[in-house]
Amino acid sequence: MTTTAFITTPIYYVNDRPHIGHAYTTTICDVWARGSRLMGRDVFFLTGTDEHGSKVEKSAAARGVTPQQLADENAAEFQRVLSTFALTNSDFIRTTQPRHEQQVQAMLTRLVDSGSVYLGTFEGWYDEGQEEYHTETRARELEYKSPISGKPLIRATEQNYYFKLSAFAERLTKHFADHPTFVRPNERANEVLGRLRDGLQDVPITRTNFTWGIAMPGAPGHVVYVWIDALLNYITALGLGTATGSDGDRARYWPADYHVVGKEILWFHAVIWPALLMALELPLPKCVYAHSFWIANGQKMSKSLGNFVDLPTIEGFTQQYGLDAWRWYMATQGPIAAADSDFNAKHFHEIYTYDLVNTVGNCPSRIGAMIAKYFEGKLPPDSDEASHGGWPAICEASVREWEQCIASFDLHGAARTGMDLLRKLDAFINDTEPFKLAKDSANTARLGSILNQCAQTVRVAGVLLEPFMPQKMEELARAFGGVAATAAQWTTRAKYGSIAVGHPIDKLALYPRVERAVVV
RNA sequence: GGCGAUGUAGCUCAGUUGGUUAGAGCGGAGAAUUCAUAAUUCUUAGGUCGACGGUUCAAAUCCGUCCAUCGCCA
Repeated sequence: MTTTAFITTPIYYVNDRPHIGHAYTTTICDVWARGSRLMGRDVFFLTGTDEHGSKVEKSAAARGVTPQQLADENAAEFQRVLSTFALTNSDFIRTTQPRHEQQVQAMLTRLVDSGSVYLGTFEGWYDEGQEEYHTETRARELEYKSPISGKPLIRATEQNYYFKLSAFAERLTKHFADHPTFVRPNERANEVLGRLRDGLQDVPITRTNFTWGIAMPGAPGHVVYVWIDALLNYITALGLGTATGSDGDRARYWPADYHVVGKEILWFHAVIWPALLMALELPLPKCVYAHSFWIANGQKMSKSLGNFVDLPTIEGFTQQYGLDAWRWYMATQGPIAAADSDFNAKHFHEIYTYDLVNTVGNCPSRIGAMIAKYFEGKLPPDSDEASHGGWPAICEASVREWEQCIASFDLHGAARTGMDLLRKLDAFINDTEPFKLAKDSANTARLGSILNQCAQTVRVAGVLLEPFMPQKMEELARAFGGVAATAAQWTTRAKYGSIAVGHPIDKLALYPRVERAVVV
């Protein structure tokens, strides 16, 4: 495995307000970034905002502010989300930043020079609200009305710069064949392959009907289409479009390990983006991961229904259950696979109670309580020097599995690995019944061994759960071995048995039971 | 409309190349137990496997049609 790692969220459109979808994508990327860092990888985690386009221009005009003012305001809102959720992004790129604009222009010049971009004329049916054209057949099907807004399509003619997407069809198909995990999950890859078989047409990459965007170099009046502008953020953030080809030494992070996106923007990331990279002669990302959507209480979230799980709603949950509980729910119950996930308060509460209170909270609590009660809160020795009850091997296997899961972006799997370790511990305690052994002092050695093994193992489980619940697992680490250990190397941290005999063990209640508010 | 995906117990989902009485976890119900945050353990639910038709000795698992939901249609 390479030591550098690069993961990206899409850049979020400033015309939207942040909601659960944005929080979800960013949170799962954060879990991966934290997990990868834990393993010792040099991680760059990128997110940011997409700020150009006619929608922003129009919204700003409607509110009587400049597009830049609108962008500044909403970009600040998205940045607030990052701090609210303790997300550990390495950079926050905005497409209106000079560093981005300059590189986009430089790269477009390269594309023109290489012959991948040409000037052509286009006439078609334009949907103003969606900023997109429809083919003649499609327009007829739609009865010449926007499928989204219902407003009439406009007959428009534009002289545009085109990207020769068609020229890359073969190479793309071959890339998909050679890299079966290039698009994940697999269902989504099939979707893209199906469309690839239908053939590719060149795509316009500039517009002339608005001005809020990056100027096409050497072509007055032409503005770079917002999608092209946005996709390039993944490499402008690293400085790949600068004269030196890197911003500091950030070039080492390319190609990306994961572009994590919502399924609605897969085509751009799985086809247009790789083709652009091919044209720029840059390596392709290793994986485009398209997750699905959250729905709310069984219903699709939409502006018309006004049922977005928005920031205030999310903050209600984090206040009641804590930030780590929110992260846990996002990472373990979210729509990371091909199906959508339903967000509802009852389910959230059940997951909180079962996973966090009854397992993550309770398991360390009972271990700490027994060490306090039977050994004055000091870790007793393990007389089973040979096998330590088999726990070192179990921990080792869990750690290896966890590493695999993180590397392959199987966050559900990684979470399960840590949780299973705790469940095994609970079962071990139930089987060996240390609380009964404690009734006869003749059993002290055996009792101490069991509790030592429990404490050592619970510490390892805590490390595995750390990317999901960083705050609570720091408390756990402090109670079981000392917080200083959190600075150690991965191999040290993940290794069984690092708590010294006699070290104080604190009893703690990580997740308080929460009475469920009366919510539907 | 086209392409693709999904539809299994209240909820979330497993179900290999078709084969005994269709499974797990959660929730619900009952019992046991106490080291622990009313925790934990055991037992339990009887779901036309979206609908209809077909292939087969045999289909949730193959084929066809339809319905619902979701994504994409650059």
